[in-house]
This record gives sequence, structure tokens and C-alpha cells, in this order.
Amino acid sequence: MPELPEVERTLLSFAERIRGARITAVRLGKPLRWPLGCDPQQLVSQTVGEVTRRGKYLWLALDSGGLLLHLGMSGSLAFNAGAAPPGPHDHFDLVTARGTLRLTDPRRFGAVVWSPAADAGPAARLLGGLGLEPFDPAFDGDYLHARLKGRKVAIKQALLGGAIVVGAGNIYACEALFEAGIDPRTASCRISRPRAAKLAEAVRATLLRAIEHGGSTLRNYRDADGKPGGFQLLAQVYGHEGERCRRCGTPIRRIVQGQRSTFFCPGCQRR
DNA sequence: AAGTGGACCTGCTAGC
DNA sequence: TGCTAGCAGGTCCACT
Repeated sequence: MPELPEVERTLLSFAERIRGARITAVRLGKPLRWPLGCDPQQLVSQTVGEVTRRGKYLWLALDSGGLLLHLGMSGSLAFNAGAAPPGPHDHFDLVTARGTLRLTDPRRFGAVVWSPAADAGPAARLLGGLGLEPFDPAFDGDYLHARLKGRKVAIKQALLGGAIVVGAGNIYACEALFEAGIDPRTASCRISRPRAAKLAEAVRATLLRAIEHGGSTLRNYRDADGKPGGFQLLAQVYGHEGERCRRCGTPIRRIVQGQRSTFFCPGCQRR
């Protein structure tokens, strides 16, 4: 499900409400991608602090260390006062005096991992290789151009990798490349400086616009209040194979790159 | 170092 | 109507 905009909207929908809440119980369902990494009892009676985002990860600060959360492909978080009994896809409940934070994740690619700090232990390992945040002023044409230099991978895959810039997953990488007019198959090293600048701006603008529209709900995604996103209605290429490009009328194509679908307009997007 | 492909797991849908 | 193949918002890891 969740690329940066969905994770950001999720954060915005519960961070303020959960801050300062005391944990009264922790319930685990089926195993997620990684084990929790601590005795669940150790979390009880701790107080939740700030909730922050790094890439597609959320960090819930606790009195002692914190929890690193990832929503995988199909995960979503809900924060409710009176949580229903857990269903078959509810794999983590953090019960607090203010409500229950629940991770629902049918495919279980998501994760909840305790770490002594965001920059130590398992969190440091998972966050360590991440690239710049797209809204970091340092993420500009010069930076992007420098990081693409010497790389032969297709630009779409370089964006998805997350080691250069975080946050753009399959939907937003396709949309940003459309916005920038760049063919997703273009070798990274062949992106000129001006086009890198255009692409950096397109990544930022696409993600920002998606956040403003509540993210994309293709199937599962809801924020922690249960609200779906609306950006999927604004997608220009993602999921539109065979339809005419809204800008130039050329039929949108679907190809496979790195075992993922890529959608693009052969008319608007050039190598 | 960089590139590639497989792995993880479940549910939905299109097509026969 | 029922079965099956293919596809899905991510990313880590092993291997070349």
C-alpha cells in the first residue's frame, strides 16, 4: 500500500492523539516481517512520545527506546478508542489509555520492531541506507545528478531503490517521471543536469500533491481515522494502460522493470 | 560496487 | 459457477 504520502497521512491522523498516552497492553498476532525484538511486557506502562517519519517508516518514541513501524505492501494503522476484537489480519495492538493503535496487514510484509534508539540497534540498520527526504532542501538537481552519475540502472528503478531519495514507490515514481517527461527506461547516468533538476522537482511536487489529497487508496489504504485517499483519481499514468494520455493522446503503456509494473506515456516521456 | 533475481505472504480479479 | 494464473502500494538478501 503505502508510499510516503500514505505514511505521512497516517502519521498526521494519529500522532497528536497518541502522544503522552500510557501503554496498558500489547497484543501480537501472526508474525510480521521481523520479530518485535523485545518482550512485549517491557512496553507496558511506558508513555508514547513523538511520532516521526523517515521514508516509509514511522518511529514511535517511547520512554525507553521506541518502535519502528513499516506498513509493507498491504498494511494500515488504525487508532480507535473502542477497538473491536482483533481480526485475522490484525497483527499488532498497542493498547493505551487513549485508544488502541492497531496494525492490520493481510500480506504481513509490514513490521513493528523495538529499537533502543532511532539511530541505534535494528532501527539504525534499517534506516541507515536511506537516501534524502524529498522535502529536504538538499534534494535538488545537483544532488540527484551526482547520485545518478555512473549508474546504469533505469531511472525508474533508481527512484524506487530509496538509496538516493526516499518515499516514491511504484505509483509515485511512475507519476513523477511522467511529470518530468522522462522515459522510465532511461539509464540513470544519461539524465542531464537540467533534467535531474526537473525530476527532483517532479518527485517533490508529486508527493506533496498526493499528501494534500490524502494519499492513494487502491484497495486497503486508510489513515488511522479510517479515511481513504483520493490521489488515485489524479494519477496520469499509473493503472491506465491502454488509455489515452490526457496530455498528448498517445496510449499509455505498461512494461515490467525489476519485476514491477511501470506505466508511462511514450509520447510525453523521452529518453 | 553495481546489477539482478528470489524471497517473504495473502487476497483479489480476469479469463477460461 | 468454479478453478487457476497473474497481479498487487515494499525491500531485504544472496549471488554474479
